[in-house]
Amino acid sequence: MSTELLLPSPAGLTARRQGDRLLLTGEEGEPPFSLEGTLQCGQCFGWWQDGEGWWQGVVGNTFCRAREEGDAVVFAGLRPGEEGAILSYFDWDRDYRAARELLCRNPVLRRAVAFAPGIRLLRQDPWEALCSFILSQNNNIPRIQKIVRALTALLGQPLAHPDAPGTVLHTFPTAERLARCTLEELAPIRAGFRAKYILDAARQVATGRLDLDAVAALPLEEARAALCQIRGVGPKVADCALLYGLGRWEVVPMDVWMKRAMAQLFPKGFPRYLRGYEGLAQQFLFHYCRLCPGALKSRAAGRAAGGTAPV
DNA sequence: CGCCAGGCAGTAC
DNA sequence: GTACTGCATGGC
Repeated sequence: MSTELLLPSPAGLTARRQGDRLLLTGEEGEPPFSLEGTLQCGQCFGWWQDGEGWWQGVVGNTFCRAREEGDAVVFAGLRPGEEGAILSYFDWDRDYRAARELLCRNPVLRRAVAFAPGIRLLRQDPWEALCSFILSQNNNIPRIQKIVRALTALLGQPLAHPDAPGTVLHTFPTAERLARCTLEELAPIRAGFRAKYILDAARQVATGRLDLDAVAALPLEEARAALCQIRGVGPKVADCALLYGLGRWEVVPMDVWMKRAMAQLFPKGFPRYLRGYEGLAQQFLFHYCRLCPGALKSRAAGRAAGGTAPV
């Protein structure tokens, strides 16, 4: 079987194409990142595991099946040319070792990183991220996943995978497709009061009144203001869209307890050495605190999670 | 039954 | 500017 080495990769990481598989390997016999940590840390809602440990989700127009095999993250059943979008989605070009070293200067962040060192920030589609986080408001993660899945099944394009006969995933519906819907047509996804919000967002994006790519390039406060003009988008949802969909790593989406966590961590504000990594720090903290309730206050929890971080 | 869920809009002061 | 409430739905 032919092997094609794909470049560029950050130091110590390798991306290889072998037939219809994409193999990503990391340093010292470790996978380059954690699929579970990355896909289940609350930044995306469209992935889940099948009965055999394969993570299934859609990147762009590609039905992806991925799992960890030894020291590699493997994507199977790819067609020619699909690996580029996948590498971009998983933020392949970025040096996460350097990022972790920065975060680990803070003792609490060091515990959060040690708890799940393989987390990456995905480069999600701007519209998909905005729409998903509108649906997230006053909602819990399992139900957000349910609604997102129902939305894609209702309005997305069906996709098959050669290794998963009988399984159909759907692309995330475009803003144009959603904008053609009525509230009544959206009833089956059970989004409740959020349905009218995603319709407003879809109409603004579809008509060009809101250009998400242009918003991504605006100064932060202008970008926030542009997003908050959408009905149902406030500061929290806007910041989630900015961080997860528009690549703005300087943003920390603040819910009530994240405010408390940040105040406890950095009472005088974010330290200068972490500038540009605020959003990544928040993601490690969010995942850590969600799976280890009380971890921020408990030294015992810190030891249980491993007091020192591999960097 | 009540409470909560990665909030926000409307309203009152 | 802050404080309060309703909102749809489902899980516990």
